[in-house]
Amino acid sequence: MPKIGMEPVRKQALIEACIAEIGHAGTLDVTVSQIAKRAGMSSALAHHYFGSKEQIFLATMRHVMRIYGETVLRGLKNARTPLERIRVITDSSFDSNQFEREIVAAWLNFYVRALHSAETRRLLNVYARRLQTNLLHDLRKIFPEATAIEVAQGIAALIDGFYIRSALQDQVPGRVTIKAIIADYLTLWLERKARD
Amino acid sequence: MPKIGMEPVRKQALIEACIAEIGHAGTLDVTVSQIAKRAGMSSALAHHYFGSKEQIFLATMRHVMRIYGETVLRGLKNARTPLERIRVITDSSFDSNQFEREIVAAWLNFYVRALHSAETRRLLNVYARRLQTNLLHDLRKIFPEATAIEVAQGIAALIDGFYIRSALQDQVPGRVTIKAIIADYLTLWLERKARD
Amino acid sequence: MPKIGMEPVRKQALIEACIAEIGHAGTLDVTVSQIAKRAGMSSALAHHYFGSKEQIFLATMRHVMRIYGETVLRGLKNARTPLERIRVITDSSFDSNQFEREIVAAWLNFYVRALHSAETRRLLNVYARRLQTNLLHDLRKIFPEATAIEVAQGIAALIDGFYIRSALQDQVPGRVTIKAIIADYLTLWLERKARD
Amino acid sequence: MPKIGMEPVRKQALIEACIAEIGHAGTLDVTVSQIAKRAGMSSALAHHYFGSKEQIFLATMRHVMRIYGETVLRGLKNARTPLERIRVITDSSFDSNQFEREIVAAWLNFYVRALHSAETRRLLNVYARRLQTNLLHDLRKIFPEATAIEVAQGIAALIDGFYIRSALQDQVPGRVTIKAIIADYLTLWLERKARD
DNA sequence: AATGAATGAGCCTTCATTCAT
DNA sequence: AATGAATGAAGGCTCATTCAT
Repeated sequence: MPKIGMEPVRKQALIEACIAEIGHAGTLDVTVSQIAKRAGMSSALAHHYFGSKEQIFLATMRHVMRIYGETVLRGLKNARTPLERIRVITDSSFDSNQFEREIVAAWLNFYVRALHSAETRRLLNVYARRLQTNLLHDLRKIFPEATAIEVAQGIAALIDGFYIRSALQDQVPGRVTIKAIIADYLTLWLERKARD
Repeated sequence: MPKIGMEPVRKQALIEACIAEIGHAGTLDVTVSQIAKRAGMSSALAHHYFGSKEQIFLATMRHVMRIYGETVLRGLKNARTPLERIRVITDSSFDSNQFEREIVAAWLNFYVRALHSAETRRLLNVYARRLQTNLLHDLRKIFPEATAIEVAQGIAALIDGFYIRSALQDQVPGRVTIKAIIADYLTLWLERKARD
Repeated sequence: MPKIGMEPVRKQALIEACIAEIGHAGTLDVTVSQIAKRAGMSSALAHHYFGSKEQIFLATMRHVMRIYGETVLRGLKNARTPLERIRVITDSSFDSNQFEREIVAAWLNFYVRALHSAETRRLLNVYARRLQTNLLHDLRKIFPEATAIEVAQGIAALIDGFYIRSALQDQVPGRVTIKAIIADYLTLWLERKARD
Repeated sequence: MPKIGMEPVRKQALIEACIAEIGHAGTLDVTVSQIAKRAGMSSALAHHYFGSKEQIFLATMRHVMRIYGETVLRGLKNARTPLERIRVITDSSFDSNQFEREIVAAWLNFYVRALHSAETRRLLNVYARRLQTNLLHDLRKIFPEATAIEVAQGIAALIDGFYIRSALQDQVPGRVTIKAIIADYLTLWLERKARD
């Protein structure tokens, strides 16, 4: 059999190897050779398929974001009420598959990379805006516009904040507690609303 | 002019140049030569005083953390009640001097660096624990222990979350609004407490 | 021209260039760049094949020792009696190919390098022990054990002594005379034995 | 008291520190700073007194040679017969003070340095010629000219050979045995002479 | 007499990228 | 499709040496 249509296979292998290497090193300071080696090919081939290291990173980032997106979508399948949908969104970031050491390292590094890579920044904002849109969509059904916006911002900040703290610091609560604290945030707003 | 006692002067200059370069590049991928040049000296002298690039980074990080610490302390001077003190702590991270592009870049990069640098991680945790301790100290005067802990965690996450989002994403509220949202978080808890 | 299987070619070229450079400089203070340049390649390629300067030196030393070993073996082919064999061994160090300026410089420098490089020392001792074993093997057929050992030690010292003196000092006899003096040393012992 | 006439004191301290550092490192790859530090002064002062690293090495070498020369002279004081004198000369190289690790390292390194340093070579030859002259002077009283020359060469080679082997190789006899082997060499010649 | 300050030059090593096969 | 071969460019670090005080 001719070795045809290898491109998607090779690319996928490189992306996964890239995540693995970033997770292993904790940095984006990984060499193309390391990535290619882990993916079982020469670095020359990696360049052949991706053109440059930059492109490997970008593809990897898109991959990481897609996985996250799919996690959210899967959860939303079973959510009926706005509250349930919000809960799914907030919980997704703390699902086990998003909490693997490698994925966490990838996320954090890509976050910071956005500081100097315009394209990375653009990708990041696509994801951020979608998260925000989703949240707002449901919050608007519960709260007045201004409140909905504030809560959406608060929730997004809590998610990012806990995510980064979990990765880097001691004395941070576990996934279950984190989810509870974020859920509580929403509850507090609901309580205020009920009181008014 | 006598050229004596230059060590502290040079070190300070290097630290500031390091912050500037990180801010400029948006990465820790800055060369010792760049830093030294900006500080007005040869890279050899930089090594003479700090021994290695790693040490320059570490000293810079300590400097950034000290500045933050001083900002908090300065604010606490005029705070009387626990609530005022908490407000000072939460606001400090969003003071103008902590929001300069360069300082933000430094913070974010050092955060991620903690993923693979044990010493960076240690330093970061010292700062994180101090923040937590301060918050808890005051929250305990207002809330029962369990609640105090949850609120402290929530506030810390909000701070980190907003900080990182401000740096990297569009559509994030300004400093004033952020402070308000965080303040609101505390208010929500106070309201619940008043209701019980 | 296919450019495949270059590794052994390149390595060999580097080893020879290394010998040449050491001979030219008279020191091990030669740069990888110099060696690589003389071998007709970039220093990066030299590192690609050898990994480090240390490894280039070690490979070069093994090469020099192998050449010496082959010189001895070639000579032993035609030696029948123990005396002939001993003569071959003592003469080999003063064969023309071991007396080229470059080879001499390499030997001397590697000798001294053994003072602080454990691996160099190990290699050197492998060679020294083999020489000693060979000598003893034949001397035992002529002399009683104790005498054989003393003569072997004496011969080895004479070889090293004359070799180093030839390289560094004026007023040292030529190769032919040196061989004669060493041969005489053995003759003196034979005479004493005959007299007893 | 004014700090006057420090020059000889400082120079002496540097020379001894140089020997110590060479012994410690096993190489001439020692820095001026290391030497100066061990001598209790700044590297700038070392340059002030010696002008260059090269000069420090040269002075150190002269010092090492002077020590050796004094050892020989001291021994010759009590030697009456030519044979006794020869014995003193051959033994001196294996006296305990010439066998300290540091002194050995210095000798070997300076030997090799002669390969590319003309001045080092010159110094070395002064010492070698003096040794040869002394030996010959006494050997001529015992042997005919041609024999005297051969024996002198042989003895000199044995001395150098054993000295270098002792420093670098395992399985080399101790000082006492070495002296005996060299003495034996002379005895063998005396026996042949007696037989003729 | 003595030294901290300062640097230019250089070395080993790494790496993304290209090319010929 | 795939890779070994190859390199230019750069970076961290060292060090002998000089200079001002």
